[in-house]
Amino acid sequence: MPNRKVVQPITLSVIKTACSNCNLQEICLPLGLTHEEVEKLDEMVSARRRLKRGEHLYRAGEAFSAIYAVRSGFFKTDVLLEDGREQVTGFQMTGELLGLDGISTEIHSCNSVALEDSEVCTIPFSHLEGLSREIQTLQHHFHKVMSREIVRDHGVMMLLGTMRAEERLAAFLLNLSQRFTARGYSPAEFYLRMTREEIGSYLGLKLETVSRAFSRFQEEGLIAVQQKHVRILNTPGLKRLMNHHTRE
Amino acid sequence: MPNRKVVQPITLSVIKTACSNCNLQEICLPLGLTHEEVEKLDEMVSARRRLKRGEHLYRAGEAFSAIYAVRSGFFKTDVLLEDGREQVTGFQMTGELLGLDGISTEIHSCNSVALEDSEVCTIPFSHLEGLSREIQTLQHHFHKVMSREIVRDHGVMMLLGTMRAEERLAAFLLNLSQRFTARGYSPAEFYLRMTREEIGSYLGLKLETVSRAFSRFQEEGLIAVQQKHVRILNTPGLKRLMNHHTRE
DNA sequence: TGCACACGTTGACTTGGATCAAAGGGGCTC
DNA sequence: GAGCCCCTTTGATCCAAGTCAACGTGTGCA
Repeated sequence: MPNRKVVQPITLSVIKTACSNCNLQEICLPLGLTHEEVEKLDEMVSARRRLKRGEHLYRAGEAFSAIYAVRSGFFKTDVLLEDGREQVTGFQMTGELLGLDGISTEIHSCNSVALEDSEVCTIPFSHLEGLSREIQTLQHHFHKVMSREIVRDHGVMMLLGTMRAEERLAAFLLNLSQRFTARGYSPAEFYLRMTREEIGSYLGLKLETVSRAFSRFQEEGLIAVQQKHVRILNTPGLKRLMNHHTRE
Repeated sequence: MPNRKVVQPITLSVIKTACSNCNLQEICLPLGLTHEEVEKLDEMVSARRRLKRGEHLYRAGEAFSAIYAVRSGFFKTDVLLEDGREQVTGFQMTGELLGLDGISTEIHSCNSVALEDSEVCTIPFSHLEGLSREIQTLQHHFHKVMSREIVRDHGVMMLLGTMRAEERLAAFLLNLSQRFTARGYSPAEFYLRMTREEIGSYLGLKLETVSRAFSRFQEEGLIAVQQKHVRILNTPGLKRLMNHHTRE
């Protein structure tokens, strides 16, 4: 599946989104709100937007005005250096928020790209702040989401700063597994939506190194991989690999 | 100066802090607030706390209840892996906030250590959320601060994921310089408050590599270093080193 | 249906930074 | 103000991951 060129202009669906009918309430912004409060959220979440695989949700440098909740699909965010080097800063799945990077300067500081055909809910940020001033639970939950992002980033820094290639990949697979589980999917079997190069960029490795690590895991019976299809065969083994520094 | 053992119990000063008298208003939480609003902040910022060099402000695993603004001094935050590996996740100076990591789970996820004798203002988080619901400017500024932390973390991920040792050190020195400048200090001359090992941990390098990179910069006339004293002699040179990948 | 072409795997070789080791310098502490 | 300990520097060697290259493979479009 090659990256398609954008086939049609960005389609801003006018279909009203309704958090109150959404099956992602338990992992998305409405978490912990009463029924009445969720209905207030409904008014705020202005529209859904569909994106084709390869399409940008936003780009670094664009004005920030809203955050987005992934309704379906899969995204990556990345930052670019002038000389062309790319760092993938995260992969986002259903129920996760995108665009938090734009709040600080009101200009997006990274790119957000759909890795498969996807749909997001647009949440105008000024509305979110307004409603947060009314609904304490929403305010607190939003703060938790931002803080969770900071904690996640620290985890990635730990990974990039101290772990060896195979530890990094093990951590990555376990993290995906755990997030799929939270969404009701199999913890042990899933399709990767990103290329080896994107995984490598996220993990601070070259694609060849990622590929070799996959092969090694397979040889050792930890996983079964075929292209983008991954089956985890030995979760404890992967965990052990992640935490026990072989040297010293 | 060896790390002193804690000589005396934690001293919770009862001296009332007053944002309205503080010369850090322009870079700290009160940014953009009216005089009346800053006085409301005064009531909230409950107390200052003094820390000796080497003392922990909080530790991973402890209950979270407040965030802290650095009033004077210098801090590092770090995360530890079970096997003892450490990653320094940041260095905080005057006017910067500490403790944002604790919001998500209400348990701190990292350690915060004073790298010199320091003083912080304690801001009970529930009070901050309360006042944020009243004062829109404060709410928005707080969101910006959290978002800025996320953007900063992405920058570190880029550094750890794609840069070579000397690029990392150059980026680090330029970042310090810029932050000292924002605080009215010399952009070109400063004392490092952290060891080579701590710099290395932050940059994903070993202390020997950091030391060698310092020596190399000195040979090339980019900086003058003696122990913890650094003078930047050629800022554009450092910037060039940071952005222009030598290979390909 | 078949043919590109992007993606993935594997092998051979190189290299930047880690590791190991040893010696010098500064500033607390006694 | 002497001594010690930690921090830093520098050198020699090693190795994990990067680089370069060539060959499979699957899938989306003509």
